[in-house]
Amino acid sequence: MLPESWLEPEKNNAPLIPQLTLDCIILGFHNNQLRVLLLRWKNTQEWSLPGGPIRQNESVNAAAQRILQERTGLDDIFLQQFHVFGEVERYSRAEIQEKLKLIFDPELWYERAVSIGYYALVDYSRVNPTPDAYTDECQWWDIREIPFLLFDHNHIIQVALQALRNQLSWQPIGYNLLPHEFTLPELQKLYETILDRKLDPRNFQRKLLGLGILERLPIRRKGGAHKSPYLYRFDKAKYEAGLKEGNLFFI
Amino acid sequence: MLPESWLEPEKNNAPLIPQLTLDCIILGFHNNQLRVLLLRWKNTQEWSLPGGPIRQNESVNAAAQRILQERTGLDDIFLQQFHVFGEVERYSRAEIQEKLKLIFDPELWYERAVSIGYYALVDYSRVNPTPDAYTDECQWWDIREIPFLLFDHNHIIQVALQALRNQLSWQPIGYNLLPHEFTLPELQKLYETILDRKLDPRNFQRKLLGLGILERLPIRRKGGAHKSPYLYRFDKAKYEAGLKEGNLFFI
DNA sequence: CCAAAAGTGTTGCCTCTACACCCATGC
DNA sequence: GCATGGGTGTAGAGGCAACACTTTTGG
Repeated sequence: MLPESWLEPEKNNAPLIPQLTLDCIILGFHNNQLRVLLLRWKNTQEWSLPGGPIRQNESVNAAAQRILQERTGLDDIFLQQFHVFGEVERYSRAEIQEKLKLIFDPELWYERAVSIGYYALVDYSRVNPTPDAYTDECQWWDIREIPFLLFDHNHIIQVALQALRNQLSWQPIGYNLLPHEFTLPELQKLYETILDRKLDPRNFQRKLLGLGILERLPIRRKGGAHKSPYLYRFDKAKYEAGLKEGNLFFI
Repeated sequence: MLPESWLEPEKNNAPLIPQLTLDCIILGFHNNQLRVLLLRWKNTQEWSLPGGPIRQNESVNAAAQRILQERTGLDDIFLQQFHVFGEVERYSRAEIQEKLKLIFDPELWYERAVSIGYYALVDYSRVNPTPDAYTDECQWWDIREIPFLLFDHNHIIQVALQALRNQLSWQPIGYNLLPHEFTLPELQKLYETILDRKLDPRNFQRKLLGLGILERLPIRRKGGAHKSPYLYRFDKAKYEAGLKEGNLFFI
């Protein structure tokens, strides 16, 4: 039975804040799919989000960065607090209780916890998915094919996606989800996936280029069996300046 | 020295979640001023936001409603989670430490806490400001004249106001901040105060009435020394339908 | 009668959307 | 050479901001 060791995690004796955890929705984009990183608990077929408790000597944001670093190998990731899940009985549905009993010792664990939800946007190609001490497997799942998860994690993912769609109006999130160099059709497909609707390519290009934060590179991407698209990258300085002034609307 | 009693609040023995608190920015609108409710600690001149710990048997949202009810006498208030303040050293600035030493016994209290920030929008005229067991006074302050507060509460207020301005684009917040019946000039002044800029009265009326959620009453407000304005009220059904469909933009 | 606030329409600009054809590439 | 996806311009509609005068009221 696992979570007792959360009380003293290996390799770090810093005590933990009790009854407070965080959950991370780590999102990547690959093959025109929005994907989320999930963990499979040891010796079970049960999946859940990465997450865990917060140490007394780290900020909540730092705890989220740490969990992300441990599961993906990446530092300095885009992270966004989006909601606090503070219901008293977050996992009281009978079918969840059944599953939890198989994994956890209720004595040790059935204490209420408040969880802070973060979503992270990462470059899929740079992630090295790594399970933790309690899980056998760490894997990407297409956001449309997520299985029934432990705890209230299916709900948490839905709330995160809604927050992400909202954020898309204020901030070009492709910056975080795509590799440094990408094509406009790739960026458009990312937007279409998140918003779950088709966009007109002419209008899309006009709008995105109009933000003035993309730089067209003097090369094209070869290798597709078709006309080769231009490569672009974000102009970091202009992107950040635009963010500060709140000029990067989309809708 | 006070906060030891937070460990067992009077009139309720439900145990508390340790190291987790919430802070409420309670906002009202009066005399063309946006005002926030602050508390003055017993036998001091030090002010802070209402807030406190969460009980084991209540949800975080319910705790916020409870705190609000206790300070204002109002039930069923518009409340919005807006940020989690999770730094390790939230009150480490020297000038704050000095003040805190005068009020609290450091032995009992200098434990780290994570705080969940809520803002509440209330009808000023219905509020009955009530101090709690640790404070002498509960009073409205003009948002532009807030004194130096305990803890990191000045910072929390700034973050709340920014979140409120964002929310204004998506949701007509006058619904919560004004009495049931109000005039369009009053509503406009509320918007001008929150956004901190002048708006054109013709454009403002067109836009707000265009949302289709206001109902003009067959009476005017008498008593001003000038032309009497029409009274309006929100059409609750249309307001809520519009919210669901996300049609109530402002910007 | 005067001062102060409330109420109201129009115009130009700019932004958004809708829409279709040619081009480049690898096979 | 052909199938596939990439790249591009224009026209119409709708929304937004700028703008000033008349009406009402109490004093």
